[in-house]
Amino acid sequence: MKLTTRGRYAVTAMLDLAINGGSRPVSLADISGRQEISLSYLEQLFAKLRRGKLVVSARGPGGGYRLARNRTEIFVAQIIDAVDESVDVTNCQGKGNCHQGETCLTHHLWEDLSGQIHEFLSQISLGDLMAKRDPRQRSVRADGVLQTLSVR
Amino acid sequence: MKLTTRGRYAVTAMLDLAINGGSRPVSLADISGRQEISLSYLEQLFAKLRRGKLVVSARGPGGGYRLARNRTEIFVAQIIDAVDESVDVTNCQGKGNCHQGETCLTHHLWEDLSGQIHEFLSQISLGDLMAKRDPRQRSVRADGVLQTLSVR
DNA sequence: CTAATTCTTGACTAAAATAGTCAGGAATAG
DNA sequence: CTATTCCTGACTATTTTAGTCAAGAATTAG
Repeated sequence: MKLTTRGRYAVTAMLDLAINGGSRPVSLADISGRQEISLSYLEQLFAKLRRGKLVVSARGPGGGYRLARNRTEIFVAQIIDAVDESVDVTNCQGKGNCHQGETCLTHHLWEDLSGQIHEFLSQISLGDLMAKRDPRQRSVRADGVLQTLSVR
Repeated sequence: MKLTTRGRYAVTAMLDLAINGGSRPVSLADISGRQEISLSYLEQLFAKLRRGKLVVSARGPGGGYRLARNRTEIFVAQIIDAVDESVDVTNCQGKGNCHQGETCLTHHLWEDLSGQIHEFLSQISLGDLMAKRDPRQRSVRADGVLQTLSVR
C-alpha cells in the first residue's frame, strides 16, 4: 500500500464524480475545471480507473464518465489500487536467499501493517466519505448493543 | 498524511531498532547492513527521527541510537510524521477565495479521510507490530464484554 | 593522550516518480 | 458533417527519493 498525491488526485476526482454525477456523465473537462487537475493528467488517471472497472465512459457530445456502480460499493482502496500499482517490498521475493532473516522479519512486519492499512481503506466507500461518517462506528452501531464504542 | 517508501524505510529502521536494541545502542552501520539501506540515507532519516524525539543518540565507540521510550509508546504515525513532512492539500488555505466551494468540498472530504488514516496509524505501536497484534481488537477486548468484535 | 568509532551536518548528484504537454485518432450526438 | 469527448502514446519538466562525499564533533577504549 502506497499513498501518494496521485492517489489523492484519483480519490478527489472520483469524489467529484460521485457528487456531480447524476443522470448524465461528467466530462473530464468539468472535473479538471473544478478540481484544478490538468486534463491530460486526468485522462491518464481515468484510463486506469476504467481498466479497474471503477468508471464507465461515454464518448461524444454530452459524454464523459460515470461511476461503474453505486457510490456505496466503491471503496477508497480500490481507487488507490487502480492508479498506484503496488510495489514489491521484499528483497528476497521467493528466491529463498534470506536465511538468517532479520531483514525479512521487518519486511514481513511492514507487509502486515500495509495489509492493515489496505483493509482499513477497503472499508471506506465514496458514499461514506460523502456522508462524512466513520464506517467503523456505523458497523459497530449496527451491532445493536453499543452506541458509540470508540475504536480506540 | 502521506505514505511513501521513505516512511517505509523509517518504520523498518525503527522496527530494527526495537528488535535489536537491548541494553546497548544500535549503530546505523548495523541497521544499514541488516536492512540494506544506505548508511547516508539512514543518517538523514535519523536526523529527523531524533528531532522528532523518537530516538536518542550516543556518540563514540559502542554508540548508536536507541528508542527514546518504550516500544509500546512509539506509534507508526509519529514515525511517518517525523520523516515525511506533510503537504498542504487545500489550494485555498485561509485565503477565503473559495466561495462556490465544489473544490473545497472534495478537499475537505480528503482531509477527513487523511485524518482517519492518521488516527488509525496512531493506534499502532512498534510493540504492536512486533507482537503482530491488531491493537484495535485488543482495546475492544479490553472492554471486557465482547471477545472478537471484528471492526468491520 | 591517542586513535578508532560513531554521530552530525551540509552540499552535491543520480535516479525515479510525478505531473503535465502535445498531437493525433476514434466514437458519437445532434 | 461537425463539434464534443474519450482514448492512446510519446515526450518533457519538475519534484522527490535515494545515495554520495567530505569535513567535523563527541566519546570511548586502550
